[in-house]
Amino acid sequence: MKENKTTGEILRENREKKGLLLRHVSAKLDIDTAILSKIERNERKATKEQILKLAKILDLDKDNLLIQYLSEKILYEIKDEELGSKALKVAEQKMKYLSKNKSGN
Amino acid sequence: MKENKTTGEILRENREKKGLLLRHVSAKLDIDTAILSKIERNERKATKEQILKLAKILDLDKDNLLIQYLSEKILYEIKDEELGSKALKVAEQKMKYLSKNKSGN
DNA sequence: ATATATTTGACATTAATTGTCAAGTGTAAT
DNA sequence: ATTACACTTGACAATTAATGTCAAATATAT
Repeated sequence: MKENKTTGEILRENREKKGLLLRHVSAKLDIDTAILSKIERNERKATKEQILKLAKILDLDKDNLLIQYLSEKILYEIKDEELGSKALKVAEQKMKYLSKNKSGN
Repeated sequence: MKENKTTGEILRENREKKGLLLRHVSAKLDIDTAILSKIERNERKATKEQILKLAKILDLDKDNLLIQYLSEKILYEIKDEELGSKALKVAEQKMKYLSKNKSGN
């Protein structure tokens, strides 16, 4: 069993599980099939709106899919950076710091 | 003592410590003073190239400044997202997974 | 008041993202 | 082997976001 699926893989698997064609889903998203095809093969990134619509269309948990999607966006940001891993850790530290002092100042 | 400085704050403090004017530094970066002013006040993001040049100009540790800068880019990506914190954690998990299987497959 | 440094905002330029379209490939069924 | 259908590919167009200039507005100090 594969432990780490990409957003694209999740979308394709679930579309096929529902017996839907690219044509059907892309129509609901109001985009060309070409783009959806590319999204499913991780050749293009979806927009947040598309992810939300896809969650509905494919009956996927909205939050999970969004987290999946956002985490890929983050990784995309540092994919060519040697220091990416360290930057990620620092980002988490800052995040914690920010949520600690979350009173309006 | 402030524990969590922004990139902008670091840049301004160190420019002033060296007695340099926006004019001097922005000339070396080959941009208008207006942009550098905005970068120092976190109104604009610098480019990676600018960060590297600034590290040299201001005698700052390149890696530290870059990590600082990248971590802000990451946070910027999720700043308006409720699920941002979770996405960050997932991103780190994926990062670990990727570095585990880093042989060419 | 003058001079200098910085800031602000309107706008231009450039680069990245998102999209369309038409032709191509793969597969299955006549 | 040709038709039919789903999907893929790549060249290009449209849109949006990032980066920049410039000139005028604000400090700040002399």
